[in-house]
Amino acid sequence: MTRQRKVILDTMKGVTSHPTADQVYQMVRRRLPHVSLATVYRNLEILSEHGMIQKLELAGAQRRFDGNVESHYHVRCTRCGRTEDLPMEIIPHLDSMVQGISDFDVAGHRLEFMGLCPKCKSENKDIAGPGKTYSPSTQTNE
Amino acid sequence: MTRQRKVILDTMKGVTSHPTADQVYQMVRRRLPHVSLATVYRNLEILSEHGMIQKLELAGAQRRFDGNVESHYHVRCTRCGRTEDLPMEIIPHLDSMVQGISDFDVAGHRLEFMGLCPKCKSENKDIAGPGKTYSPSTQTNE
DNA sequence: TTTCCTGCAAAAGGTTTGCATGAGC
DNA sequence: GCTCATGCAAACCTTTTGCAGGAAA
Repeated sequence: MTRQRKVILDTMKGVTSHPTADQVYQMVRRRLPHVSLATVYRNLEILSEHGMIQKLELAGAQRRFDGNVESHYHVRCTRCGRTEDLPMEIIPHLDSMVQGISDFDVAGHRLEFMGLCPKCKSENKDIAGPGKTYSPSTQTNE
Repeated sequence: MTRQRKVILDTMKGVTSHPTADQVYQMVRRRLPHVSLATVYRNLEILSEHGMIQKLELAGAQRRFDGNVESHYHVRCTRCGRTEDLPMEIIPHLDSMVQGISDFDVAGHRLEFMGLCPKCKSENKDIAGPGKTYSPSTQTNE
């Protein structure tokens, strides 16, 4: 636990926004002017691997496109990145629920489930037994 | 509606996966060997602007981090990209619902609401009147 | 004809990596 | 002392853009 990592974690804990790596870098630099952007990236990665902060992403880092324009939900495999449509109705009352507790004009939502796909499930069994827990860092993205 | 755009749209409609731009490029190239990646990017953008395909993203294109590791939901402004935490309980029975209709081992979900933040709401009023509809392409991302 | 689109190549981000030095334990 | 982390710079990958020629309407 180096000085840099401590300051980065501290910065993240002291802020309710959802900064990009570069924004974190700018904030950290006010306390450690010589920190490098690479260090910030490396530590954000490490901290999120250890569950001390969260990385926000949908369908992995790279942009993905969907030919189905109807509102629908997805499941994504946390191990291999495979994403599938879910055959379920959208839940319309969620939007009105949020309308009451936030000052945004809510116009819709996205919902993505995470889990293990059948293939990764069985591979997991072979390698580490059925009890293995989800590790986002081992994700291979299809 | 050029030949290229037609093939790109057709490719997207013929596939249930959620390809990246590069994967679309590879598929389109089988029918139009001389298509360029830039054309694919441009058309995916245009097609999603016109609501003919969907762009999947959470919190915009750039990666974002969150110091709050407890499960919680977000609202994101579709105009400026500002993202806020929502003061609401997570809905645990969603996961078991999906467990029944998919062959994934579901371990959790992410839910993000989209809408206009108060600031963009009032700016919208000034510029285009209250009726203006959401245009993802005008997003400035904070 | 006028407009918009394409392909190519270069540029522009954002993120990751190699390497030698330096801090943590 | 050994390991792991840092800073710097270069590499990498994805996405965007400028431009001249070409297709669409």
